Amino acid sequence: METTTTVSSSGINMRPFTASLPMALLQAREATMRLFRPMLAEYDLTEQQWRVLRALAAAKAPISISEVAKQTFLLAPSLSRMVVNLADRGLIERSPAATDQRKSQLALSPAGIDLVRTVGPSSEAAYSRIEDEFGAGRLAALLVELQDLALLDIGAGTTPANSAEKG
Amino acid sequence: METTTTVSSSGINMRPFTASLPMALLQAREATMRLFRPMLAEYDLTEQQWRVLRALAAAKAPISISEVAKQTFLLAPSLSRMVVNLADRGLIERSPAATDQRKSQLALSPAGIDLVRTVGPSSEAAYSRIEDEFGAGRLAALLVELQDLALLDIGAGTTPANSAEKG
DNA sequence: TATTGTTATACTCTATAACTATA
DNA sequence: TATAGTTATAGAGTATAACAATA
Repeated sequence: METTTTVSSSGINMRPFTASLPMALLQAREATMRLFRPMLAEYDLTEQQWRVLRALAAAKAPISISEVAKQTFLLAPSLSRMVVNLADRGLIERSPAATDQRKSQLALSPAGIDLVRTVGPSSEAAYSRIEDEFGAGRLAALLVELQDLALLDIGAGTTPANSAEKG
Repeated sequence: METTTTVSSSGINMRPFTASLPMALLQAREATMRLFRPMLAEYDLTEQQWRVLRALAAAKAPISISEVAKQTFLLAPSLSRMVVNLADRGLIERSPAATDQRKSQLALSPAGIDLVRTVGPSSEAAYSRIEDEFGAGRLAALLVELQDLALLDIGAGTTPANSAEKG
């Protein structure tokens, strides 16, 4: 298959900017986050904090900080401070792990569960809108493709492992 | 079509964390950026700076700062400082717009063109790896779906318009 | 010695508002 | 009055290293 490229005024022969995969992923994420952001702002949650709450809500049992870091793509130092913040706000609870004194186990507090339950319906409503406009089948298929792409995990030597959204 | 949900230990009935569209987009972006990041680090470029250079490389003529902001999903204050930085490094050039004294026109400098030309092949090599592993046809189809999703642009009332990647 | 998590530090980017200068 | 861009300011997150406690 031939790769489409364009030649700009600078004479650079390269994949068009808009056809760049990272750019397309960014744009798509931007478009969808526009629907979710007002909801999070209403509850004074950053996207990152929401990811932590979501990970805990999905967990079948309390999970360690490092496990949350892996699932949410957050670095340990960032997460460490978020955990303090969320615990201070009474949204999560931490307890020492029985088996390993170094580990903390994290779980949603009752207030955290309430919050996720409150935000949940708005989140699902946003999904419904996307499904209506984009097509539920297409959306489901897209999710499969995205998950497959993420699974490629083509080792890239140097792996900062993070920074999906710094700026 | 029925929506799959899971009930976690907290009893919250919600779309599984991994099946969340923003999360899937983030994971996919993370996976692909792992391939590109070492390349950018080598030239002391942040992802945002690279987006600016790419936008300028793709432009057929010098474009205004606000146009770059729109294309790169960067806010004016962030971009304003980046422009100073990139100009100081001699990678871009700014000139007053002939028609409107308020506007600056941005373009790659010869050094900037060189840089993009140098990085370009590594970038294309990364693409080739993705195409090989994921399938060129699948990748092309995925790009179309992502672009369509981004175009939905379902108005969401409050629109901070940005922050796709703060943290 | 290795691992879990915290603290320290520097930096980048987001986000809002206030400001300058053009239009 | 509105627009283009800058500056000011506050705050969140990234990233690396150094550290403490535990394994």
